[in-house]
Parts: sequence; C-alpha cells; structure tokens
Amino acid sequence: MRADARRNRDRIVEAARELFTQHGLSVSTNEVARHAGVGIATLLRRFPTRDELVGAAFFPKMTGYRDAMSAALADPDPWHGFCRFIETVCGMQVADLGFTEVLTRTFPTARALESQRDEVAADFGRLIGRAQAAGRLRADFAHQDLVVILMANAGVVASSGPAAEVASRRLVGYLLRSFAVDAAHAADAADADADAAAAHAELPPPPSRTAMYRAMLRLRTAPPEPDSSP
Amino acid sequence: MRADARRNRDRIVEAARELFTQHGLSVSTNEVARHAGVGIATLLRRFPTRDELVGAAFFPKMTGYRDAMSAALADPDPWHGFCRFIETVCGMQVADLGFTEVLTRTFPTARALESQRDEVAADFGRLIGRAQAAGRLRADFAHQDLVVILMANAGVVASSGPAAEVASRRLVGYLLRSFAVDAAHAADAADADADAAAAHAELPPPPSRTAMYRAMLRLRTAPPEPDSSP
DNA sequence: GGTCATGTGGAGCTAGTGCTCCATTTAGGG
DNA sequence: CCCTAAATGGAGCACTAGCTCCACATGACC
Repeated sequence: MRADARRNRDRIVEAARELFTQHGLSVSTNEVARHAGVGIATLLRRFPTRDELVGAAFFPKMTGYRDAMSAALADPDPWHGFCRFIETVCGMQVADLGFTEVLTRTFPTARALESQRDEVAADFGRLIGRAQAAGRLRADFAHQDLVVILMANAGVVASSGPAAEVASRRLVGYLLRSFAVDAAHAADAADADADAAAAHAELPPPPSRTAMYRAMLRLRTAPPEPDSSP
Repeated sequence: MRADARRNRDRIVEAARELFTQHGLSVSTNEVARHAGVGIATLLRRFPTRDELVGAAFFPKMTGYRDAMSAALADPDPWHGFCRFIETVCGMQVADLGFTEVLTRTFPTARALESQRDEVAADFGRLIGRAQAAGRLRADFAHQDLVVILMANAGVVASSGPAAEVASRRLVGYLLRSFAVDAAHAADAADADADAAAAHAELPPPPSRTAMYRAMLRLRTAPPEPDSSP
C-alpha cells in the first residue's frame, strides 16, 4: 500500500470515528469523506461497504470493551466485577452515540470487530457464573439479558440528549438492584440459588439466544421454516 | 367541510395510522399519501405540519393510554394497578412502532394529543403516591422514571424485531422487581419508606423533570442561561 | 529523473425527500 | 340541472442520499 493511500485511510477512519461518536451511525458517507478531506471515491474504494467502515472506526472502542471485561474478570469480588462491567459498558454507550448502536447490532463482514465481541460474550458467561456462585447474582439472570440491557440503555441514550448520563445511570441502578440477590436472603449464600429462582418465578423468561442474535442482525422477519417446499 | 374532503381526511388518518404502526414515524409523507390514495397536496393542505398528522393518527391510541391509567387508578390494589399500568403501556409500545416513539417525544402543536398525555402524567403522580402509601412501591421511585422506562423499552422494541415482545416483558419484569419494596421488608408497611430509601441509597438520582421534558422535545442542547448579556 | 501502477477527486447518475403551484374536477345549494 | 366555491392531484422545485466512472496526478522503484 502506498504511503499516501495509508495516510488517507487513516484520515478517513479518524473522521468516521469522530462523526459517528458525535452523531451516531446515521452520518452520511459523503459527510465522512468531506470531513476527512478526501473524495467520495477514495472512501468507497477503501471501504466498499458501510460495515467495513464501521468496523475500522470502532475497532479501538471494541478493544476497550474487551478490556472492561478483562478487568471485570480480574476483580476479586465477582459481584463487584459484574456491576462494574455493566456500568462501564453502559457508560461507554453514553459517551459515544455510534458505539451505542454498535453494541446492539452485529456487522458480519467486520470480522475483527465481531471476533472481539464474541470473546466478550464468552467471558460474560464466566462472569455470570462466578457472580452466581458467589450468591450475589440471581440464578434467573440469563446470558441473553446483556443484549436486552444494552438495547434498553441505547434507547435511553438515544432519546434523552443532555440528560443521557443521569438517565442512563438511573436505569442501570434499577437494573443492577434487580439482578442482585436480596440482602435479606444473602446469608444463605451460594446454595440459595434454587430458592431465589423459585421465590421470584414471576420474572418473565428471557428471549432465546438465537432470537437476540437475529435481532442484532436487524432481521425483521421470523426465521424461515426449514421446509423445502413452497 | 365538504363530504369528499372529510372522506379523504379520514383515509389519510387511517393510512398514517397503519403505516406508522408498522414502520414507525419515519414513514415519508409521500408514502402516506400514496397509501391513502390521495395526492400529496391534499395531505399537506389538511396537515401542514408532521406533528398534526401524528397527532390525528395517534389520538385514539392516546385515549387508550389514558384508559390504561384510569383502570390502574381504579384497581383496589395500588401496587397491582401500578404494575398493570407499566405492563400495559410497554405492551402498547411493542404492538405499535409509531406509538413507541410517540410516548418518548412530545408534539407541542398537537394539542389534543398532549393534553391527554398531561392528564396521564398528573394521574401517574397519584398512582405512585397510592402504591408508596401501601408500602409496596419504593420511596425512591420518581415521577420522571416513567419516561426513563418508556425510553428504555422503546430501545428494546426498536432493536429486537420479532423478539420484541419477549425481550420487552423481560425488561419490564426486571424493572418492576426493582421498583418493589423487598418482600422481607414489606411487613413494616407504610412507614418503612424512610428506611427503604436509606437502605438503598446506592440508587443513582433521577434526572430532573425539566431535563426529561426537554429531552422529549428532542432538544439536543443544554438549556440557555437566563443571562441577558451575550 | 523517468515511468507506470497505484491512487485520486468530483462530475454525473438514479432515487427519494419535503414542499409549492396551478389547471382541472366536483360537490351540493339554488 | 347549473354554477361556483371548494377540493384535488401531480408536475416541478430544491435538496440529499448512495454509488459509478474516468481523466488526471503522484509515489516509489529502477
């Protein structure tokens, strides 16, 4: 790759990062090119699809996301680590309008981005397990709930403008309180899980993992029947 | 008003209702006119601003919203009424993509719509008061939290496609659990409020009412200083 | 320093938006 | 049944979007 090409590529990514952060993913391709000081053609040649541009722009942020997970798993207090992770990630959504959307979608062609997301998803299972084993996270918390949390927080961030930070904190505060095992029951510790689940059977079931994955692909239709005939 | 004009007006409102429900408020004016079988000019003459069209299209839904509040206030069990209201309204969001947005915005020029919203807001204060007095709703629940809930649920509905119903129920389940006074503390009843608030001081503060109102106006900037000099 | 593959920018295409203007049609009171 | 005020619809305006094409320029290897 020629030096000037590399330089332009970097300028495009930088411009995309800035604009996406401030205005969300809806920013037009033209505007990114203009802001980067390059022609539209240059941008389009480098990033033929929007997903690739998004992937390049948010790769560093996604690394930050993974780091938040590493920190959470390294926390000696599993429940504290769990809470910190949720708070940190929702805070990242508040600070970056584009990342808010990135966390509730999936971009299949941006492989580097998605592989980081997958790592976090895998580790999230471990984080949940530790917090539940410690008797602090309710047994009815499901892996899929992370996506629900991120979508809910995205809604608050997208709609509440300058109040986003306060409103988001409030939502996260409510949710974490709901995920925690009641203080009154905490003494029973680890083996209280079954009890807790039974006592709070009113909690509606989580969506299936595949349903949430399909949602993140922005597929608006039900999955096709595996029937071969029309 | 001539009979054919009235007929066309009704067809426009009906078309808007259908399209907004299925695809959200982003549907173009042209498309509404086409779907209604009238010219663009006819639509524009009847509804010079988008807000007026939205107002006309969602007036009946807003009446349903008010009815949900009436039913909640009529419930002999204040806590049950409170929960039913939240569940019903979030269910209305799931069933109608346009209404989802209507509930997180305000449309100052659509007076009939907004006056119904205001009534509900006023009654919501009463609903909260009753549920708190009954010792079932935590004292730290604030009036403004309704908007936060609606925005959060809107985020889930907007992003989770066919899984919206399940995901929304899950979110609402978590939230209601968080709003409830702990079963362990419930015995203390009404005068436990102060205790409950103190014991759960970790809950972040709610956004101010004016901040949320400004957010619903979709004002993306901080309020201007009341300073007269530039 | 010459050469050419590599890279560039913007004019130009299509498509869709909100909105205006005006020649034509039509309802409905007399 | 007729006549006019009321109502209509679509062509036309200015704008923005994504995306393609191609004449031109420039970096880097020899």
